[in-house]
Amino acid sequence: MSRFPYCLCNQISQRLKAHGIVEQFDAKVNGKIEACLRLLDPITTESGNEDKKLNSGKICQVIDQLVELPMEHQIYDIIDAAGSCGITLKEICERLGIELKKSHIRLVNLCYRFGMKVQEEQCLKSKANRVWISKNFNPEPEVGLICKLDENKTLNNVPDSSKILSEFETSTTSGKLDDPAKLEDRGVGAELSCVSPRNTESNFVGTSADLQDLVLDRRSTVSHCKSVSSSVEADNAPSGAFPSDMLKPFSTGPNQRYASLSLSVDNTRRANRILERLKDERFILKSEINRCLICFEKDKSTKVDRKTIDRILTKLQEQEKVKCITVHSPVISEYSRTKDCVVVVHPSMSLTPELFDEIQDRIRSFNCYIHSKSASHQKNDLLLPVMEGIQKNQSVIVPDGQASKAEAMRANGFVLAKMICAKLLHSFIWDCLHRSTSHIDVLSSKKCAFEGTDTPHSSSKLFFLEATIKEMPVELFLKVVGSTKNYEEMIGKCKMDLHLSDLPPEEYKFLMDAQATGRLSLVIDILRRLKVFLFTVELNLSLCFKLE
DNA sequence: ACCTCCCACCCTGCATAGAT
DNA sequence: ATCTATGCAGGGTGGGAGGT
Repeated sequence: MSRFPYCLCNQISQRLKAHGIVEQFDAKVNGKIEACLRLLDPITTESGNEDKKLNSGKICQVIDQLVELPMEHQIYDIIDAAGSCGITLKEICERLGIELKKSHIRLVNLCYRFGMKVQEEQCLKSKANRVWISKNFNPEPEVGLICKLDENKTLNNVPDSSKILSEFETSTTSGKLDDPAKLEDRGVGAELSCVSPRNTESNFVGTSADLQDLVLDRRSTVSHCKSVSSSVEADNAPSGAFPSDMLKPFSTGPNQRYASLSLSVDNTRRANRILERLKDERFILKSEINRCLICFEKDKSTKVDRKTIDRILTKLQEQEKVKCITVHSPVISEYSRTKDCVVVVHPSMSLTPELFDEIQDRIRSFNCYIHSKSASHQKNDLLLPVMEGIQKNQSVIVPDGQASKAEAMRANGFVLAKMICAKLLHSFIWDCLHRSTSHIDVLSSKKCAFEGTDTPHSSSKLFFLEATIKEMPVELFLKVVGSTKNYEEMIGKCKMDLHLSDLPPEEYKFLMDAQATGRLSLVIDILRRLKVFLFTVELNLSLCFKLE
């Protein structure tokens, strides 16, 4: 038998005292002073003028007070008193002084026997089940939208309490709520046996078709996982020409029991926002999602974590509502390196080179926006005019304190005009790939995947950028990238018709320092934006470009 | 009681832009 | 060249909840 809760005992005694049925007094019990209760005679406390009827009513009232209300009635009263706000199971347990863990089965059984509405909600770091009695329930529209379940599993529409119980039978695992045999007799046990316990959060009827089955049952989750991974390989995997990898679906790990867990209400709402945005835009950067959700939830005391977003995206991928791809982007300051960016696209979106180009432009402008924004915070400048569509380019030559260096570079032949540099570099690479010398064949490693097809890229050639740059003549390097090294020495190398690959490693490192790498990256980025290059990753994920 | 998972928070390292 | 501010990503941590 369970321990009678002290809190509940206190409540009852207070009630009895308030009604003048008992009084509290101190008595010596086993040598210790203890608070005791003394029963007052209800009849003798009343005036002798009262008629029998009144006395009879009072007696009934007293009996009502003396007879302890069933716990379930008290719970019902508490939920009823909570009105339209509802109350969490945790709060109920706190009020009654009972343990949530031990009473959970009893509570959920009760809620569904009385046809109450239960909704899971995120409370700080933990989840909580909030309950309403049906007449007080007024669902939040958005939540209603995103939590629709199969009609057959929608508790609101199922007056048959046996069915309701049968759903909870699965959630409580112990099967103590009702006789399982009865469920089998009614033929609902098999149907509902696959219902995830977390499905109980979603007993609302909504209208959104998009997220109808966001909450999955165990079987469907597993099957979706399989189908996602296979479709990724077969249908959605980008051809070698695309610089992307599909994000692998979330691994459920060794413990499958959590595989079926659905998203919480908060996360479902976040998923809804992502899907809404994806409707309007062809793709979204993961970083954008992060900022967007934080912006939406700025009223909340907590900020959505990136890993939470990862989980949401994984879930959406499992349900084939989105497709996550990793796009490798050239690092603006270092042409031979890439930075990965996860991009969310609609599953129906075909991954064309144009789309990747668009994504890379977005990544670039997003990074520009982020950093210019952070930089603007440092400045105290207030209202500056905004030039829409105009982006400030990196300055290659720092005028202050480096005039002499800039002069040295110009003396070595450095061309200030970026477009001229871009044209020079493009011409060089074009010549490289179309010459038939043996060392060039190594650069033009193989014909690109599009060759021979009827796509507009049929003349594309794949090449290793870093290797191609190393074949650059020193003279061209001095024009396009520039160097502050001694003019006479550089002229000597030019006259010898040396290439960068001919230089000793130390000298190459000196020429291709951080600044030079940045300047070269800038020129390469211009060519990429002009669609002259198509950035790609191929051949053991080496950094490659396609020359159009 | 223990384990696992979810979640938010924190720390660290890196990249970038602007100021000095 | 160095410093500062900002943002992002990866990894670690601890609290809470649910399952065994």
